[in-house]
Amino acid sequence: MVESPFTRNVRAAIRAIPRGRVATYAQVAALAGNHRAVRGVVWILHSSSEAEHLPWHRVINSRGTISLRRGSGFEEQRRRLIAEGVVISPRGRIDLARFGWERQKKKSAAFSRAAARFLEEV
DNA sequence: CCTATGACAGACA
DNA sequence: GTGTCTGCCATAG
Repeated sequence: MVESPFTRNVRAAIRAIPRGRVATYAQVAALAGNHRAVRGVVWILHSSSEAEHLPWHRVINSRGTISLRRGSGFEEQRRRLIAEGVVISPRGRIDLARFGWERQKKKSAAFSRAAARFLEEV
């Protein structure tokens, strides 16, 4: 199968998430060039995170929680994140303000520049 | 072309 | 906080 630019960008974006930080699906989609392709990101993670050796555990949902279900990767993702120093509350929440990649609640000029730079490299 | 799937996001009651 | 609904998209068959 031919890798679409989007797929490549998504994988690159995921690989670019710093250790000890997390990114949301939406954030990855945005970096990949299409902020609305969240479902596409989901599909890619679901289908090839393993084969591509992606740091998939650094991708969580916008609520700051792990989307995987218990028994289906949840434990492993939590374990990996904790191993990287990410703090997860007893209720399973991760403070995006502290561990989110480019911690920001809105768009920042810095983030936009980073995204642009990123897309050029890919 | 059409339908189903998938680890979502955001708005709203 | 919860539950529901809609929007959106890449990919596979």
